[in-house]
Amino acid sequence: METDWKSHSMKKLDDVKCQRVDQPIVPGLDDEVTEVEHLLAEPKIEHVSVDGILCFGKENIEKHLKMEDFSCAFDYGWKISSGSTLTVCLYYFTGDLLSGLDSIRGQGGDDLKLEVLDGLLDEVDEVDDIDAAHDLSGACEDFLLDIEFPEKLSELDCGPREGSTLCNSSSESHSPGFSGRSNSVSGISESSIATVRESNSENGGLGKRVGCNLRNNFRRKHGCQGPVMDVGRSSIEQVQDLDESDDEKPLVSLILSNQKVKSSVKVTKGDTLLRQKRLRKPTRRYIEEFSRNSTMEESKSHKIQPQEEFPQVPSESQPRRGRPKKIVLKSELESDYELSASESEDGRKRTKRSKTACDRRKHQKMWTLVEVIKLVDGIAKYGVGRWTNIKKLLFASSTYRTPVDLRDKWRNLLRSSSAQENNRREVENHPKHAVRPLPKPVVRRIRELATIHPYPKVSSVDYVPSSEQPTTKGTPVYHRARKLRRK
DNA sequence: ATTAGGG
DNA sequence: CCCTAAT
Repeated sequence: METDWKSHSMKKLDDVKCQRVDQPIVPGLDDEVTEVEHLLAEPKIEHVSVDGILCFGKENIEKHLKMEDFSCAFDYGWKISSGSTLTVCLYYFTGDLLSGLDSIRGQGGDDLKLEVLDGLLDEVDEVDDIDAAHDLSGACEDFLLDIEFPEKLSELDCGPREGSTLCNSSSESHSPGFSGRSNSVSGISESSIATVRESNSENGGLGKRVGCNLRNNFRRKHGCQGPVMDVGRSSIEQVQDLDESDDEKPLVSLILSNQKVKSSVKVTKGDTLLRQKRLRKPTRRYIEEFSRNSTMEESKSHKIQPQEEFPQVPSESQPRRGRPKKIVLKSELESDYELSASESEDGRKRTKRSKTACDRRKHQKMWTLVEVIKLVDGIAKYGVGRWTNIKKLLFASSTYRTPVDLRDKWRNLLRSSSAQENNRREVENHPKHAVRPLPKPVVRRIRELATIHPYPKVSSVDYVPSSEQPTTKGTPVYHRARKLRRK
């Protein structure tokens, strides 16, 4: 199992290596930093920057490819490497726009710990704040309208700092290297911003596609066809493979529509387009805030929702499970419960609730791969059931993710992992069913922990029907003698 | 206050 | 995710 995974990775590695012929392999963090600094120092020199970029991307990937021995770090490596590549490429287009972001992501490299990433991401609570914070110039705002879906997708994934930095810089255009060519930049900066913002999201699919588009533009402009194209692609594909992209199709369709819009904007720069979309922004936010469907945005909103992620709209239109019973209890209970009850039952009366700024959606915080891995690590360290500890120590920065959430997630992970284990090869051949949210290494860890800690449904039975235990393969058989509790 | 379990 | 019962 693991050997398969490794050999597969090795093959990919070889492919990548073959494609990079010109540049010597210079692994090491120092080189990477140097490259970054180099970029920062001379952003205006086109060719140098380009080489630097290409070099940077390749080295980055190269470096991370070497991490394949570490099952988990490997995943991060892919993720981060692709992110850095994209980011650096973008840097070239946007001048010093992204310097802050670069220093974070680029220098991070291997050292970029999950905590940093998550901490970065965690700083955002409200998506709407992002939009509100941006006073954008026409083009920027226009495009942002179209990429609002990634924000929705992973609300926590778009750091406000990066976002605001980006847009402020662009509007002020205080980038030294590009002031002279505002024309050529303007067309691209849209894509750049979009890519950056999306690359921050855990869904690699978005930034990926846009990034490719970006590279295409790049090549068209400079007649440069570097290996970075292929390198970036393969790494990105890996990311896609590893990332928990439960929602391939919606993303793709969204991206397609985005590209269309982008090109049209670039070519025509029609005011009609801009105005149309500018009008749509409040509409969409209105939708988000009041959880309603609007005719124009309906299709997009639906696409946005990954799958099980249509939190409030359906929950209010439909009673949602057996909740109505609660009404009876509500009268007897405290105001606390009254609030939650009114939320779930009565969508019209939500004036009280919507007023509160901290009305952050308790519903649906997408679990990212990073979070999942952190959770698994925490369980491995502190044990199953110590969810308060794990929460405090590993998810301290996340206001959401209560201990209960962690437990629920773990429960789901167990389920999905076992399911994934059972299906395996059959599904792999059919990309149609490519619902493989979890990277194999992670699944492996989950399964290991699952065998050790038989969390869900601790049957008081000493021996279990063999079919019940999915993974008794190479691993020593653990008798589930643990956690015999009540009943 | 935390956890397990069910919906 | 939400809620409840049991510790």
